[in-house]
Amino acid sequence: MNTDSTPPDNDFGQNADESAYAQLRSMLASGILQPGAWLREKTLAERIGVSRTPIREALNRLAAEGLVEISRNKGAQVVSFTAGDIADLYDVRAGFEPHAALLSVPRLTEEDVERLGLLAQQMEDAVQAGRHSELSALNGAFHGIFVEQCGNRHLSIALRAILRPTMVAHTFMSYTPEELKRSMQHHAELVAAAKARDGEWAEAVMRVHILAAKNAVVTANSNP
Amino acid sequence: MNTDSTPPDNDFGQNADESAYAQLRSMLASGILQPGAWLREKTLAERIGVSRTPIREALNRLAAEGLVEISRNKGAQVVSFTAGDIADLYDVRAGFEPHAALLSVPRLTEEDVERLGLLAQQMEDAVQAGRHSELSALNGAFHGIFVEQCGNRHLSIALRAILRPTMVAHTFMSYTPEELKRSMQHHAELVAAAKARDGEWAEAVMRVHILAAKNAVVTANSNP
DNA sequence: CACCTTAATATTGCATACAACCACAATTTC
DNA sequence: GAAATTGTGGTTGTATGCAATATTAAGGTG
Repeated sequence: MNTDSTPPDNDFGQNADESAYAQLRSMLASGILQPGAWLREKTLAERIGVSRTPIREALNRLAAEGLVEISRNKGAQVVSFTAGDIADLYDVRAGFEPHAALLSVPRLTEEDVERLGLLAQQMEDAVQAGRHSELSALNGAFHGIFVEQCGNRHLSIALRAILRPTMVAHTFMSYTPEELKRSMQHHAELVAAAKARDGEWAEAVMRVHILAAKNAVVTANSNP
Repeated sequence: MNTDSTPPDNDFGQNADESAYAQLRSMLASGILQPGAWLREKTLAERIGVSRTPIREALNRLAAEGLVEISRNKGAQVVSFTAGDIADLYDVRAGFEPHAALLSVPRLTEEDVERLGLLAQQMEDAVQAGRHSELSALNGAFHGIFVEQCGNRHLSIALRAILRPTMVAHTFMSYTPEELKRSMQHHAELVAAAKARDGEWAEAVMRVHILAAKNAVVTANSNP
């Protein structure tokens, strides 16, 4: 029943539900859907090639995750953060993400470390090639590894909630070349700390990384 | 279309959607739905007096909030935490929640403080009357005030995610009378600190409160 | 008797139809 | 001419039907 207009655009998942969620999320991360933009159920359904039902489920999920906002009978729109919101975001991350790094690094598997290295490299490549819109998703995956492996289920949940908004804030867009370079160096150093299985080192680097990021974003937004 | 079997059981919200969510959540908080229990869409739909659609939306929302777990093609069940999970939960709360108290207390309105006092009183009354099943919801509302008013949107979101599981863990059930009394005293002292608009005091009491709660829950689960 | 196969049943996944609602514009009324 | 009102197009909210999948039970086979 969905084989008419387009061959199901491209399949992120096998189920309509997962597919809708994955594609919407990817659109949010890449910036195709700008903050404040309306997300019309019918439009999205046609674009993704499923009915409105899985779209609604995906939107609800994204709303629960804080990536979109739903107004009753009006629809969903991409969240848009104020500069203050984003500063707050980094405050919370500075408080808790280093701790997650401390906990997770000794627990990382070989594959985790390998994946961290790969992601860091991919971000580096994206910067070189000027494909900055890819950075949000890659960075989310990178930090996600520390968050997921910290061994405290609830800390993971809380940090996941904190990390997700960065995906739609497109913070990298406002970095200067120098700040970008510094951020990439931090990633490389986090990989090194992970390779060395040195949790304290990772914790320290993570704190530096986040405070530097906060500065980059705050200064960019305060003097336009 | 729902006026046949029962006069809509009792209306928590005006919309089917909100109503389903509110009622399910209330059932979870009160313990009517035990951890591990299956949540059948059809059964719930009939019980609440709406169709399966709003039930599904509510279940998805609850799943995103971590109160139920959905297995594809199998259905949803109430989350059940291990003793270790619950200990982890209190570790995270001990880290985050005192800070939220510090931030929120100076920002509380008169009504907020009044409401805190009322909730503390209601919990006291519930303890006296032995209606322990009501405590989870009341306690969630009490702590929720500090969380919501902390002024940092993202800290609120993260703490909301942390606070919710306590609602289904029914931790008060395992408190000794002495521990219950102590917990109630902490609540009263939090109200006092809020009245005095002393954030640091509230922060300190909150830390005490959570660490004591952790001890109560951990010792109860470790020697059965 | 144990084990595999197969049929029946229950439950979820998804699509679709219709109703309720909102926003905005054209029209009427003062 | 301004304000209130009604109409209309579009969007979301909810119910329902059918298809797909999992679970259970029964039956057959080694």
